[in-house]
Amino acid sequence: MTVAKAGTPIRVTSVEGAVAALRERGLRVSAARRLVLESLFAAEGPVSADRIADGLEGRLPRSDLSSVYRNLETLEGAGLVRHVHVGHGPGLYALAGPAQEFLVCERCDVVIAVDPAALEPVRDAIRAAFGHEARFSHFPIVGLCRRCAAQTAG
Amino acid sequence: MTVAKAGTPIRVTSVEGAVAALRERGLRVSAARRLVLESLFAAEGPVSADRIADGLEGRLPRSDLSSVYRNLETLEGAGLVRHVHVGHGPGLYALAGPAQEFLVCERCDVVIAVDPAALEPVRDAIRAAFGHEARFSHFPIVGLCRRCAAQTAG
DNA sequence: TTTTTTGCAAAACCTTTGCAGTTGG
DNA sequence: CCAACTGCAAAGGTTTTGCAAAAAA
Repeated sequence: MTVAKAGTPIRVTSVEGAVAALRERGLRVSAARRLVLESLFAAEGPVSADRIADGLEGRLPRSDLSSVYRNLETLEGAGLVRHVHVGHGPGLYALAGPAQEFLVCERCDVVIAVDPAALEPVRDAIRAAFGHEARFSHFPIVGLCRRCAAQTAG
Repeated sequence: MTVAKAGTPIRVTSVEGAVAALRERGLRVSAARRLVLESLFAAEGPVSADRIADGLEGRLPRSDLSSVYRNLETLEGAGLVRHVHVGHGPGLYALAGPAQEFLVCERCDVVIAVDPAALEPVRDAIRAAFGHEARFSHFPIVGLCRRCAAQTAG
């Protein structure tokens, strides 16, 4: 599958906390790197590299797209960031944390982050039927969200 | 999510059957289109457009990549073909049929097609926990297959 | 100073599109 | 005959890479 290997997830609750974690690992804290972290904290949910480079539509300073990608990769390696693939669009990045598994609605595009523990029964059902150990952190569960499913039914 | 809308899935069991289905819909049967169908029947599992254009590494005549994409789109619209996204690679195409949901191993890349009925308990668990109506036909369940999970454990 | 990181430009990769010519029905 | 389809070439969107200049430690 060739998915970039992410470090063991680290939960940070502020930009300064993330910065400390970076320094602990011997990684430097440049303006561009700090900006990526600020964007991830400022964003409401998973965001694309492009939107980060845009400074979240100008709310933050813009930065170079290739540096954003490189920093996201570094941060992911450090365990501070994860990315998910949603539909046919670009990958979306978010801070690693407790809510690191995702449901996506293919109708309205909503991305619902859920506690992995809540998915345990689902994993159990998959394990029982196929022996497959499912991870939903990188490729989410796609389908219709509660709202859209209700609309369809009604 | 903007996923190309596929027609109601049609199960065909031979190239000639597929050709008949195409004619029924007023679609033409060109050499290039027939070749795409032949590749899908000849392939052991889901294949990329690129591999089809290659003639499955030369086993079949090569064809133009853009025509392959256009034909796959047409065939998908006719309900004869489906595509899945596996990992970071290109989309993979397969004949529509009863086994149209997929498990993917992120370690060894194996794609396991399963009967949707077998996934019903899984869908039930998801529905119960989140109200989300999961479809695994377009984005598969990613994780470790039985073999790789066993290796990891042992 | 030394190594990491940046910004820019260019390329790579997958997919789509425009268009003039060919072909299937 | 005429609409559908082809092949080629070019572009589109996302991500990666090379490299010299800048900045962090």
